[in-house]
Amino acid sequence: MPHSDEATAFFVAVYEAVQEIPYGKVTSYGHIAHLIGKPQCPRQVGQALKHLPADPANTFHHGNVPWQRVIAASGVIPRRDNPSGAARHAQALRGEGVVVTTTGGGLHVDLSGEHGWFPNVLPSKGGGGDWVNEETMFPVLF
DNA sequence: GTTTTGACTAGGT
DNA sequence: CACCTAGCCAAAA
Repeated sequence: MPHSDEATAFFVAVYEAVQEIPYGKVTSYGHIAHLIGKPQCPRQVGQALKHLPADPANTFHHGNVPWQRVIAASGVIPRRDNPSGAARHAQALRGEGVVVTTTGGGLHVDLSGEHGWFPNVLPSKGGGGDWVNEETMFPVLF
């Protein structure tokens, strides 16, 4: 739990944005950051998800916020210091049909298939395309 | 109280 | 291609 109202608002914004990610798709921390008007705070997006409550009594919790659909812009599942957490993360994604490969102990999502980025194309690093513009869906942003 | 860390990313060397 | 830096800001130490 955040220690200020502003932080709380930020957390809520993150959770709401994450809820918009469709089943079987993934997006990046940076994308969420853009959506909530803080394009330079992808780390804080990670903070918010890290502190997402597991207790269903909360407005936002593991049950209604698909935190696992958020990964690094490179397609890598971060969790540097917590391999088991990353494994759970990967497993949850596989359950949605997302292809996750384990290369040398590092987990990363296969973005080439239909279970790639949301929106359809994301950073050049991942899909090799342009960001969607206002026509498609999200106003964007990179 | 202060300092360090971290579920990041873009841009530069 | 690998590595480094700046920016961001809440948590944890």
